[in-house]
Amino acid sequence: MASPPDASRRATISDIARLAGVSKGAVSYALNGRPGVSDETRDRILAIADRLGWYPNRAARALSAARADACGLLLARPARTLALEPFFMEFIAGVESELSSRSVALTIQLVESVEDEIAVYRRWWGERRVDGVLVIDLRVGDPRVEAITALGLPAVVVGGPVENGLLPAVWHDEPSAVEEAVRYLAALGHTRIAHVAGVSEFVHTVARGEAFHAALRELGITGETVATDYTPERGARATRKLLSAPHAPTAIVFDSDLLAVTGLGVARQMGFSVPDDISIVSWDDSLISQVVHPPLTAVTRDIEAYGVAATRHLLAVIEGEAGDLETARGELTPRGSTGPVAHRQ
Amino acid sequence: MASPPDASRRATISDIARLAGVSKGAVSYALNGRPGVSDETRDRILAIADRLGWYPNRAARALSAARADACGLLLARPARTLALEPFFMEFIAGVESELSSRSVALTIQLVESVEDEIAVYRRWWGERRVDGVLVIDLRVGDPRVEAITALGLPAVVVGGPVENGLLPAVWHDEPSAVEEAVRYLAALGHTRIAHVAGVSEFVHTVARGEAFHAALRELGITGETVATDYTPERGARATRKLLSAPHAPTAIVFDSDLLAVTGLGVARQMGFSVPDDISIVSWDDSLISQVVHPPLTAVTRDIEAYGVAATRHLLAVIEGEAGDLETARGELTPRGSTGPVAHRQ
DNA sequence: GTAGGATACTGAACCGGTCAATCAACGAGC
DNA sequence: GCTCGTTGATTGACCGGTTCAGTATCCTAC
Repeated sequence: MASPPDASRRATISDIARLAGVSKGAVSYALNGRPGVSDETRDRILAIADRLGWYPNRAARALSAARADACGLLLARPARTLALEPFFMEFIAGVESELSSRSVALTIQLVESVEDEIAVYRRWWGERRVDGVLVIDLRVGDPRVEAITALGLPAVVVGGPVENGLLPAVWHDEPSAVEEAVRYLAALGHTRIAHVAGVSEFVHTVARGEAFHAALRELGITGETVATDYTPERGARATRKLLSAPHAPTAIVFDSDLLAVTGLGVARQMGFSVPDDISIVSWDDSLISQVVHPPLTAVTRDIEAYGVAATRHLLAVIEGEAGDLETARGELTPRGSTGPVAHRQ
Repeated sequence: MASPPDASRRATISDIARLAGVSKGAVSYALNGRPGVSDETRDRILAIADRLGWYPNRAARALSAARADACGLLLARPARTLALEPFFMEFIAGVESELSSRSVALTIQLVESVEDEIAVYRRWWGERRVDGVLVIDLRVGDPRVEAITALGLPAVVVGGPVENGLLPAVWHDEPSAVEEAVRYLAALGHTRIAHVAGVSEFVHTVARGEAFHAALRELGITGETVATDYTPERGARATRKLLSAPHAPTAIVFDSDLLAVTGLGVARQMGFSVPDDISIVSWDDSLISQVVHPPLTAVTRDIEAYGVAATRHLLAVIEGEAGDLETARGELTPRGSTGPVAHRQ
């Protein structure tokens, strides 16, 4: 068992070398499990290192290995939205579990805009603070892609293949899940279905929107997409507007669970009964969708696993690999917020 | 404007020195704004550094300065709970904004247990990966306090002064906010108030519980506290049990907004009307409490500012300061989930 | 008995900064 | 003309690891 290391001066390999009566180099070989030392010497060195409570100085190792042993994640959404979208924390949990098992650190920063984000990438890479980054919320014609490519910073884009294929990406099949949701609603008799979407600049928003309308066309159903900025305010307004229209939809698909819960609140406030008057489907499925009443029908996807997959891919990219990766698609989990369309409508 | 740096080989001060025709030392002085170089030379060096897109290698700087320029935050709750408690992301947002303005990085890791957490502290400090840490969810007789003290790792405990004063702490006055909530409910005529609490090992849970019962005693009201582990499952069970009792409470105070929203769902499912049959108060106030229907009466506190204060204090502690810091207390924000007690009760 | 090869280990350079010590050049003061 | 102090710059050690070239030692094979 390691004794508590001296707080004022932590042990270095030189200390170990002196105590073991060998050179720094030998200690380095021993501690890294590399050939070049006898078993007896190795054991002696390891015992001393353990006794001193030695840990490799990360800065020193990074300096000679030219490796930061850290990955970065920048979040360019307003703090309040971030806090409310369970997606991010679940995703981070996945990222983290994969990184920490390889003892790579995760460095996180919140930024205001895409421009700031690019500036931070530039700084991080210049400072060798990270070995690679995960890029989320890909936008149409995203300037980050070109900037990151120019820097030569290893990166994996989360959420949709990159248009020009400049950066490797990880995504999952959103269209088929959207289609599943729409087909389910159609089977319940709904013929007027609306879609309250997220930020329209995001690639995954566009993909879902297109898939939504493609599914509608195929089924001969009408419907519209309303864009929001993911905030509850805009989500509430969109829902209110939809439900106030002359031919109000009988079902609404929301792009996030926060939007869906907000929509549920608005519907209730307006006197609509869920699911009798209006059916609600949430895209993301977190516990929030399950604790409200009625619990929300949702497209369930394993976000943590998504984070794990993205991270694993990033580590491979840092090692020099390339290419895209598609993960498992989401699946519809029917719950109490969807039901057959009411006859009186 | 800096041109894109060469991806394969990033500039170092040696490169700059060569181009400027001066020594490494002179470049270092110039780039750090220290005396020892003439203004002309300084300008020339800065121009070259800018042209090369130079950033200081963090590892090199950390190695000689014995400073990591990073702070750490460990989260020892299950990923699913973390994702759902807006508290964490808001707190992180505050931490982050304070750190990034001083260009200090935030390193985050998720751990399974307090033992793992201590092990990571040991490793981080041994590796010089962080200059200090923020410790959250302080427990009664928390083993982390002693471990961190033994390591000599600078730390700030978030949420309550540490029993033996071993570590500096940041907290806010929870009792007075609890009292405010109870008094408000009492004024509305409630005489049976329950409290669905969080993890009973947490110091802030204990503090709230004590304040709750003190307030009840003072007002001559009866009530009980039910502990949970912050999960919706346990929260739902606690609410169900309370509402099924012969003399069910007419008001419930929940320790987190997730618990409160869950409780709202349970009440509704059981046919209780909110606030006519049962009033609900949420401790934390995030957008979740506002988007459900009815919106929840909540104790509002600026969590982001809390994160900012904690971080500022941590940076001071790293610089050698000590002492505790109390921040602003929360305030009750009445909304639709609380009302006068029904006469039929 | 010796050449050849593996094994165990040393010494020193190197990664990219910081910083104390040193030094040259120059102007001021006497 | 000489000393002294200041300014501007250099030199080299150092932080704590990694890694490579080189060396001493021992074992094996012929």
